[in-house]
Amino acid sequence: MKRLFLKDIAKELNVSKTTVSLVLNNKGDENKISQDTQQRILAYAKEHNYVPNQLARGLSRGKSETIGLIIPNISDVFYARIAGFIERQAKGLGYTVIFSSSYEDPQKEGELIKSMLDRQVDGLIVASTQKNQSEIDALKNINFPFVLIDRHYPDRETDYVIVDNFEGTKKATEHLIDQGRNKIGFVTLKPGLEVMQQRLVGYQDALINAGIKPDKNHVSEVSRENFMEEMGLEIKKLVESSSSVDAIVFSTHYLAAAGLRELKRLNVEVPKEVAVVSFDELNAFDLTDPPITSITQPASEIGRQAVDILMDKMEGKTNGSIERILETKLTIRKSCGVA
Amino acid sequence: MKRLFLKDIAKELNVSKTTVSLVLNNKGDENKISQDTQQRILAYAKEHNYVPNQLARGLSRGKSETIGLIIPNISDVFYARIAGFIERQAKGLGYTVIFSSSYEDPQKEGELIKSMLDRQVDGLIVASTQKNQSEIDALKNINFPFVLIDRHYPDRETDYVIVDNFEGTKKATEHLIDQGRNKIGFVTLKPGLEVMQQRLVGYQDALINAGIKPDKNHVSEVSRENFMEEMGLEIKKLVESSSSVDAIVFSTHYLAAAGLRELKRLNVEVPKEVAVVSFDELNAFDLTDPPITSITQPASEIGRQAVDILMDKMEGKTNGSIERILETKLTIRKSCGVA
DNA sequence: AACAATAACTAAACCGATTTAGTTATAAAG
DNA sequence: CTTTATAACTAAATCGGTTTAGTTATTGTT
Repeated sequence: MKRLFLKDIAKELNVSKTTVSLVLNNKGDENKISQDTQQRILAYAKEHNYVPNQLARGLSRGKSETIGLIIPNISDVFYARIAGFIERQAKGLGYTVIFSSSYEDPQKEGELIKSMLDRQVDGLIVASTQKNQSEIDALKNINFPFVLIDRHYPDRETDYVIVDNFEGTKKATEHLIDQGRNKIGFVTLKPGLEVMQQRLVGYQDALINAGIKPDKNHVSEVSRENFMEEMGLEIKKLVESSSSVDAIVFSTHYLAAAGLRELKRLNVEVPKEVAVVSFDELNAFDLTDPPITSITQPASEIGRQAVDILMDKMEGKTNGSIERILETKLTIRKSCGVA
Repeated sequence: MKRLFLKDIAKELNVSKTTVSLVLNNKGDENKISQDTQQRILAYAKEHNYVPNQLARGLSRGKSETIGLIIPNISDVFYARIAGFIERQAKGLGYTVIFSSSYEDPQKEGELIKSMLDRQVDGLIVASTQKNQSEIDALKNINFPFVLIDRHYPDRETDYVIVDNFEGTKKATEHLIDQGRNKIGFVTLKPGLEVMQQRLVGYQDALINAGIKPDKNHVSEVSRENFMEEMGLEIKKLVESSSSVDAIVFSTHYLAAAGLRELKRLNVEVPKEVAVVSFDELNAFDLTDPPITSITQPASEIGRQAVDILMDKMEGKTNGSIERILETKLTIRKSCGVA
């Protein structure tokens, strides 16, 4: 299995490297290379399973046919799913995906963006920490193709595919209100992500529209690093205070799972005493006790559209920005109180 | 943000490209370059955030500092978790990870292995379909560094990190027997993966050791492509036949989730009528109704050890094969019938 | 016969870095 | 004074492919 090089083919067939390269890159006709020579080259390359060194190709052409994907954490169900769809779509178009997890660290994310550029990726798909405005600006300044997913920079004109977080929690909260709930709590992450803010505002908007005054004590914030430890205290506050809640909307699936664990620990009956809704879901949310109502995101659409937009961007087929805001879907299960 | 090249530094500082390259690669001292010149170069490179073109580096050095990861499906919780640990461990050692999903297709896997080699990855970590013996042999023949995870080729001497599937299901089945279950079913995938076979044999061994004759009618096989559709019929057979089961061991987490959905649909009470154990688990198995007893695998250890072994392999620090068989852990929850 | 066009290739530069094989000035030793 | 060693660099080849800029033989036209 000695490595076969393009120059070896040239030598074997008594033609130049150039001729072999042109033929293998479908440029034989336009360069007037005879059909006989083309056929000999193609046959030899096929028979010997020749495949070019992609590093050399990338260096030579200035394109690596690689896409960089930067997400918060590949182990997170939601991002793993998106990554899978992105991989599939990109692969179908001849691109390989290099992935990296930022762990929501803006500095790390900045380094990852640089590292991807050093590897000459042809484009980037980023679910950003939203704290790298200057990195994003730098990418824009050099017209480097990228698409944001899940989170975008509202003050910047960029390509992105996100979901309507505001409408998502708004609809869910409306649903809870329709079910007769009027003391609705909201558990979210400490400020930092615009996405979480949108989810909060959507929840608040539904309350206001229903004539319910948003109560500061019904909104709990936990830190991403210690949400498990902090969840106990927050749930206790929400369900045991003088103004205790009769429903809770969680801004992420992992907060919902942690919250449900605490509710069970406190022997709070769900949904009888407190209804529960989760933004996004884990694989087995239909099997939990009770099955959890979720605001689900179209991971496959996000992934597919991000790749398609990026391809157009890389081929210079678009000018201006493409902004896609997809709808979430409220998947009703027992946790919100429906029969 | 014009791209800065090594030759630009050389020109600015009036030294040769060679000098710059040697200094930036910590070879200044051994090549007797003066401290003054070294300092000027390091300062300039740092001040201008110079980073080398990794494609050129890889081509030149014959090392790309990239690891290829081939797994069945990045969207699967178990593999996403392993991928996350692999990424973290590899990154800490200066390596970038390129991932690809084989979707259990041996032909696709063979192509992915080739594709990874074309990209000059320095090593491979593969959770193999187990049907590419010749590709594995070819890798061995050229002394290409790779580590198998999750599945290995029993007839071949390779480096691998796997769990003890046999002991996993054996212990779980023993536990069910200790709980008084004696008609224990087993739901698995149609033959193809040695891993599934080991899980089946472990289950059977526990039965035999307890003086229970394995009953062919208690073993159900579903296809990977259509397990959801097939699960209904198989569960019905297991719980409604004249020799119905009082427990079921599922050979994967997704089969367990699908099986539990069917048991619920048939109004079978778990664990009262039929106990349930799953090999591996989904994130919310502690919240399901009932919480599911699982044979869990140490994803972080698998990922970490695979990377460490691969590093040693790439650095030529080992000869012969390193075979690691890690223990599973039985996580008892309500589904197996414990109070 | 001379000139122009074209088929069918080719050599060499290029990509950006690293490695190999020198070169040169200076100092020390014989 | 001559020879040797060494500090401190350098030019060019190399990596494997692609692109640029030719070269040459043949044919057709004037």
